[in-house]
Amino acid sequence: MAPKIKDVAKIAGVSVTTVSRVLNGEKYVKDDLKAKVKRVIDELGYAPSHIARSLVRKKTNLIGVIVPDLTSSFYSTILSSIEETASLNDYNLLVCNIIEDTDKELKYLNVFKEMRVDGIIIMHEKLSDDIRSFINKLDIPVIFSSVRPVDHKFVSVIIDDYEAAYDATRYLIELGHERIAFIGGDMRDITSGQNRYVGYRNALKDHRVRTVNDYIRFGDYKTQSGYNLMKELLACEPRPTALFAVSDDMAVGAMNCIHDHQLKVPDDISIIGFDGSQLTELVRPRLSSMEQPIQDMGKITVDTLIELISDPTFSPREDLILGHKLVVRDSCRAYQTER
Amino acid sequence: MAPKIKDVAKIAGVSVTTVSRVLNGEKYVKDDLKAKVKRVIDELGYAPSHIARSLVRKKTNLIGVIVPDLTSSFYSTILSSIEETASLNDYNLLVCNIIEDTDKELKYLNVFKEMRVDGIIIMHEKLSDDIRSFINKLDIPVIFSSVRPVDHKFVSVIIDDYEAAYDATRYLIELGHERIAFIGGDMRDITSGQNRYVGYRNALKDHRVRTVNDYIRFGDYKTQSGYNLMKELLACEPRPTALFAVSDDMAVGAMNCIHDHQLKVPDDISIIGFDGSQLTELVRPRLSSMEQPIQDMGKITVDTLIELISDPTFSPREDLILGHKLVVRDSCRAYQTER
DNA sequence: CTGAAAGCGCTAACAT
DNA sequence: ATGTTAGCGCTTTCAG
Repeated sequence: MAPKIKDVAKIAGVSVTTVSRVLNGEKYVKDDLKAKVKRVIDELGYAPSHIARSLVRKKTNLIGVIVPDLTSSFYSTILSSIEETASLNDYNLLVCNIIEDTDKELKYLNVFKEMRVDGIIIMHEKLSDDIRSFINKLDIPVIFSSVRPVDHKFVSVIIDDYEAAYDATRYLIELGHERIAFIGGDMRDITSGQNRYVGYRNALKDHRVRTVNDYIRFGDYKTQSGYNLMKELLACEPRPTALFAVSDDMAVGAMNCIHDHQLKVPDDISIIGFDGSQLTELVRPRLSSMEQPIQDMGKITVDTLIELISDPTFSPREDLILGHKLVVRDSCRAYQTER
Repeated sequence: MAPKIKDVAKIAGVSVTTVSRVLNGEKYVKDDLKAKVKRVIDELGYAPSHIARSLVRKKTNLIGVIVPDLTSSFYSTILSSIEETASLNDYNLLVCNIIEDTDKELKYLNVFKEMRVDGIIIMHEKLSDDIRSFINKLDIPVIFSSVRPVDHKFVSVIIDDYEAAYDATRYLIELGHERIAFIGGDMRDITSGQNRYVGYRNALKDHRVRTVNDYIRFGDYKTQSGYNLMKELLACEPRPTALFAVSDDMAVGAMNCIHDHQLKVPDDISIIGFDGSQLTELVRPRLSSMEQPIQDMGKITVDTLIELISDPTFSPREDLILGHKLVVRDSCRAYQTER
């Protein structure tokens, strides 16, 4: 068995308290004793049990994270940023990958509760009633990152999805496009579903661009869905000349569909994506995108959560709205009217 | 504070032992008592402390995972598979993202030790001496996934990288190519560095294809590196007509470079990647690749680790070698000799 | 079938 | 400056 504090104490010829003191860097320990204890610790390869510590300190330094899809470029990047920030602050991550699996999510939330994690980060907004009520009666700080569920009593770190979608659409309009299609997400999602859709619609309306219902399709943010919806869009008469897709993944799916139909981006169809994931630089033409500050989002999420943890009275109550930014690459071009 | 077992016992009018018994599903508890206890548990929203449990059971159900890069398509996919399998077996994941940061890795390994994780999964092979000696004297089961470090005393779940690279190169040769370039990884890596390189060389040699040193470049498995190395290769006279890149990321970087130089894949240059990551289907032309069984790899890694955990005498001693598979897509074509 | 009591490995008063 | 001791919340003998 692994050595315990008692073993160290006995061999060093001191009390466990003294060992505990050097472990926790307290003063009040004579240098020679401290040195001796440290030597014994090294010799034994002793590492204090975080378990036992947590039990008495009532603090685990664990953060539970619920990710909708680890393999998505957007989520893996934000998770990476979360991990980095957490690690810098001596927190460790317990990660749970949810693929549209409410039962698993509930199970994991329960694990988080049993584990007495210090805080929880959730990155999806399609909360079932069970989950909603579970986290509402949980006395662990919860924070939402990149999404804001309805009737939330928790803080969210997000961008203004409405504005961002509006700006993305306006960009296409300013490029001269008049047949602008939309590939959306799940309308049950407020943040990334409804807000982005309404932003698109209002941009069209405000600039007197005709809204064509046939040009509006909904999917699930994934590449395959973007591909399929684009196929439908290509069947429209007349074909749209531009597309706003609410995720880079979908935009890439759409690009591929266009490619597979012997058409060209941006010559035949301009495309703007959303998220600013790594994908934008990986595809050709490189994808213009409405970027979320993914790195900042992860960092701010963790920083805020840690404040929440250390000071339960601290409560931003307000969501943290970060700025979005249009990054122009090569997937859009100005539209020349045909007559 | 969260309710404890004592609270439940008091309210239910039984002893903590009884509560513990219903918690752990033991028999020998009268149905009415069991029902009463369960009711109280529900009312209180009581969840047993995993911390306290771990302390007495000496089992945390935690697996520590060290990933080289969460944002890479390959690693996020294998991590996703690991997570799924772990979750199915009631294990939870503590993840650590290492970006070429040995200090952070050592720190995390130490956290794993303090946390008394039941097992550790490592997914990179560039072990520093510190790390090597640390894990050697650790009495926690360690398993390597997708890599096999030198002088390992641990089990690795891998493919035969030499054979896979050989087969990939042979495919290009059989397509009629005679100027076949190689973009490799780090030669300090045995698995993905040396083995793949030697596989490439031997395939050329066995088939009497000339080896051109100028056609051989090394980088770091990432897209950018593939891009840069391809740029160098394009400057060669004569230009290679085919390329074997040891990661899909690098292959995509190379594809993009070729695209940016107004050349075409596969018409001007054929490319085969390695890994079989999601990227292969995301790019155009779709990337042919020597695929690793990523899903299986994750699953088998966890299954084996769990065996290791539950039966310390169990020791496959042998590495687990999984099969590789060439998946042909659209990035290679037969080479017509020019004369 | 149920309960009392002894730890699991550590920290934190409280003494000295 | 150092040691004694009482828990932290649970499981697990051992009695009954």
